[in-house]
Amino acid sequence: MAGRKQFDVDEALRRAMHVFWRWGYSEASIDRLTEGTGLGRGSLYGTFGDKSALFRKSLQRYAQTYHPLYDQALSGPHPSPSAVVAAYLQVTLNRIADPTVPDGCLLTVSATQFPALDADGQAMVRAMIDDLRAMLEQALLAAGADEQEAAELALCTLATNKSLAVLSRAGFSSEDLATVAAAAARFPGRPHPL
Amino acid sequence: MAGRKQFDVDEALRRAMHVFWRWGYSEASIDRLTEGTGLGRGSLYGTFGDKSALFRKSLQRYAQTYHPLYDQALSGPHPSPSAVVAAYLQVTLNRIADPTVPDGCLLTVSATQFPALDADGQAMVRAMIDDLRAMLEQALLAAGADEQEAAELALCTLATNKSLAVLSRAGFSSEDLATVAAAAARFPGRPHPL
DNA sequence: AGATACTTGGAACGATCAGTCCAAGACGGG
DNA sequence: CCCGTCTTGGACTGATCGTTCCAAGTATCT
Repeated sequence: MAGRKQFDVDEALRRAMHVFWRWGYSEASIDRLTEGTGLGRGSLYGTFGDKSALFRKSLQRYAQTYHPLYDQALSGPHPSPSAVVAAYLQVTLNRIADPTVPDGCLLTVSATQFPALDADGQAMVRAMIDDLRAMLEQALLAAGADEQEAAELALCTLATNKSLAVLSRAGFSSEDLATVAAAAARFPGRPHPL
Repeated sequence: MAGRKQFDVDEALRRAMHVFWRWGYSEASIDRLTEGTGLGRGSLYGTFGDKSALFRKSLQRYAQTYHPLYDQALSGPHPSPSAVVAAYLQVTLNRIADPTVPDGCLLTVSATQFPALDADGQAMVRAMIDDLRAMLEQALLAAGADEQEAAELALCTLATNKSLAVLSRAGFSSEDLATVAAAAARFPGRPHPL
């Protein structure tokens, strides 16, 4: 019953992340977190600190899990900015289609709950969004977009990402989500080579 | 101190709506609602019923306030589908720029908190979003879009609307929001007459 | 084996939650 | 002027919130 840790810390964090993801910070009560992770209160607090700290570690865990996927999708040589956008949004669609994780996206859910977060939480959410934006911008530049185009397109792709999350939370079909993503990758821009 | 109602019911509802809008359903405690409206608990419950009922009435009040603005923006004769999209999103940008109302949009905040809402609340949020979608589709058809184009564009414009709300909540600048809106109105579609 | 360090589940705390209730008071009708 | 009706603010309830604490128990080290 005790002695050395009886659970996998990382797996527990993954489950806590899912609780925040599904319920949002406010509705992610300690009871839901203990139930979701299978840990007792003592173990939760002893391992992760208070709720705010656990939330921040869940955000970290989220980035650790999904940013590499975005990175990989963005890294491949892309024939056009449009291809970059399509690859990025495909990662989002895949995550949303994954039945083992909650709807939407932890960052979007957290962003809409900004007033409920403390200063540290807000700063971290904002930094993670900015990070994605910068990753997108770099990849778009590498795909041949000029500076202005890259900046605008990165912002719009991020916006589409957020909208997919909201629509998913509201129960829109995966067909609708795919339509939105496809349209976002079919922007006018300058006429691209192919 | 009592006798006949000492407050304006509609104004109180407007303020309650702002509390739900800013804080989201979960964080909109009865204390915050009484403070925000200036009403005592007795008056709040006596006039509007419990929290869930007050939330639904706030949603109604929201539609009552903003749907006419969307209606008006969509009604004018528009030279192209693109003009419809631009007019619609301008209403959203104007609302977000209004310093007297909270950031984002009540529907988007509520949609991301779906698991925290009861069945009635969820259904009402979903119905209001569907309503906006239908309004957009009608206006796009009237502006000369074919059926498929109208359906897709209505969905994408709705998506952009949601993304503007999320980005606004996350603290993005109004310039960034305007950029996203402008890009959404500059879609490829079929080459339009002008 | 004994001592120490650590983990664990649950009890307990004060604060806050949504919701109910009521005495006090103010209006309108007779 | 007086009675009945309605409104109001605040006290109150039971549940739940986040957090702390601890006795009981187990593994590791000497």
